[in-house]
Amino acid sequence: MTQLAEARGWRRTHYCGELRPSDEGSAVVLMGWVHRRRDHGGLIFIDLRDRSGLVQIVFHPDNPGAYRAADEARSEYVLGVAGTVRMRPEGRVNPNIPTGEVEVIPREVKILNASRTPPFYIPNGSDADETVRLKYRYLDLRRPEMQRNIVLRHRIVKAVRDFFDSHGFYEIETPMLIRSTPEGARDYLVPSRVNPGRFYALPQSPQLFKQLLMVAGFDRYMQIARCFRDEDLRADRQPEFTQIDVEMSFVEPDDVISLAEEMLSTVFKQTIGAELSAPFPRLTYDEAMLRYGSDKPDIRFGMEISDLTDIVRGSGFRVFSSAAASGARVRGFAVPGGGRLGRRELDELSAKAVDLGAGGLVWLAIERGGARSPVAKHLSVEEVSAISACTGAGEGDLVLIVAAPEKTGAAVTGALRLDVGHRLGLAAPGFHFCWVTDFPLFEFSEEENRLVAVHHPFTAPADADVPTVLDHSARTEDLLRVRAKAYDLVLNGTEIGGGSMRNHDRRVQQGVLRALQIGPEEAAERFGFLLDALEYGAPPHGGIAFGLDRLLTYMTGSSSMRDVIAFPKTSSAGCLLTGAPAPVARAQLEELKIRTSVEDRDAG
RNA sequence: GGAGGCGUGGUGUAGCCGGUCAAACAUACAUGCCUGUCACGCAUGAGAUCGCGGGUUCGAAUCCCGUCGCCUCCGCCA
Repeated sequence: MTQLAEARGWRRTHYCGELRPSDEGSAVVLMGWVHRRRDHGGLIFIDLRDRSGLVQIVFHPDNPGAYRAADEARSEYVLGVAGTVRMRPEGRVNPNIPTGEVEVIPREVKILNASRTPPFYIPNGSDADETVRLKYRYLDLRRPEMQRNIVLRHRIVKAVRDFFDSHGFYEIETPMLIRSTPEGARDYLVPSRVNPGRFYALPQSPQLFKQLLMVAGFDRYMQIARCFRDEDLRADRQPEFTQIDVEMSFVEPDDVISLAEEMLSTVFKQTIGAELSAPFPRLTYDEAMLRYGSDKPDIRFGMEISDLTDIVRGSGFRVFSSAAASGARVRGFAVPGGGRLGRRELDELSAKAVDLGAGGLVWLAIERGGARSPVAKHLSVEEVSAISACTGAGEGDLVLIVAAPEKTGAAVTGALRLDVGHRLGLAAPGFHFCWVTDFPLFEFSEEENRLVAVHHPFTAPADADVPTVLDHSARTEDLLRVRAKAYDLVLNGTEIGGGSMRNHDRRVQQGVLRALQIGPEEAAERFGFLLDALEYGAPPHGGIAFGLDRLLTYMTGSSSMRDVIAFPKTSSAGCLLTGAPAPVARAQLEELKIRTSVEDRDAG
């Protein structure tokens, strides 16, 4: 039975991973975990690990007390080691670790705690199934790789705060127990005991509060803000996530955009040493949809989409000509070297196109003096060469073409472009940012049979479109043409930030709400406080929010967002470590005056 | 709400077109040997009724149905 020691009287002098030849001869006291133990019988090596790294401790039988402790120690035991740093003997240096030139000869060793055999071996724990890693998250987080991510997260957040602080921003906390917000994602609800039958919502973002802070005159606000959205998860989505939330008064979109570029450049440089080439390219929403078939274009590879409708308008190939005649679009792009794609891959791409709503997929393998294609005989030589010229396809390339209504066509070509890009490994390494601007303010929701906000209901329309928004008799098709002063930031094809100018004029805000068919009563009921605030000297203002977790996934090179969050949730929004969400005692529900409609068999 | 994948000693995998499979390999673990290793080495050993429930069959890890968990995708995510 292990006799556990107390660390009393011992003061740690160094972190394990910091010891260097310059420490030779120093008396040190280390505290750490047994990373690996190599027992040569008569000589035992232990790699002692703490958050800084590893150092080798050499136990010699000459020191029976220390040797006995080393003999007894096992993986993940917690040891205190008092000893002396010395240079490793000639030829025993380990160049693979930073402390490889030195080792510690212990004078005295204390076993501060024993450990059960861990469910997975920490030194190569990433091999373990993620379910096991999440259940024993505190062990998973011991792994150097995870520690690196979490520490980098700290450094990045610190760099972000420092940046904004030095630019005159105040970090101001906003409430977590708020009113349920209009529109948007589902809210997480919190019952009020004091007000039975009433509920708080957890914030989907601090949107309204940061606007109120502008009305209050703080001028520049930022917050590392936790946000909650009760929607189904994805690889890059957690039910609770963190935003770098920013709002500024008396600015235009360009001010926010250039500040964001400066912030990211600074933070990337300071934390991971990456040089970003700001300013980032900008595309309008319409350009992005046309050239990339997406509002979050992945610009790491070319293969830009071209509109071929006019080329094939008079084509003998009925699929194309009738599509053109009916107002649909014919769009395609060239796949460099795509001529080598096999029949099976082309079939998969076709299936995908159909899956996404296209009637089919036309492919042309460009060859000397023509094209190989299932529909080659329907296309004239002139058409083929015009298509090649327009898409930039040359010999050996493949052209993929989809004929479909505008929206479907963009979505399908966009998805195919990404698929092929990944298939052929075309993505350039590095961080490729771009801005997407001039989003529509509204889009039509088939489901709700009304206009909904593309960004959120407080987004300001473009100056030129303000009259349309103010016009009580504006038609839906006019409103759909209204542009927003909104912008998204995209990194390697992932949306990592977005923002807008807000409505500071109550009339404009009311016009937007009217277009969204949110009546004055409902508006007053749900966020009248904001409308009121707009009447007391609200300054022109706008801002942006960045998805910190997504940003970190890229900055750490992680394959999963869960690897940059200390305690993440699973794709069914559960916590495998704590078992949340869990049933609660009946008494708790009674206190809240809540009755559930599901069988609460687990409730106590 | 829908689709797909996965689930076998502590961990990672193999087996999975039914029976010589009371399940193999690696690693971790235990014991012993080993005084310069650093993924130490060598030897020996313990450890899984194959997620759970039901069904088909003479016989199920293997086939079928259901269910639970995890992962990915569509819908959804202003």
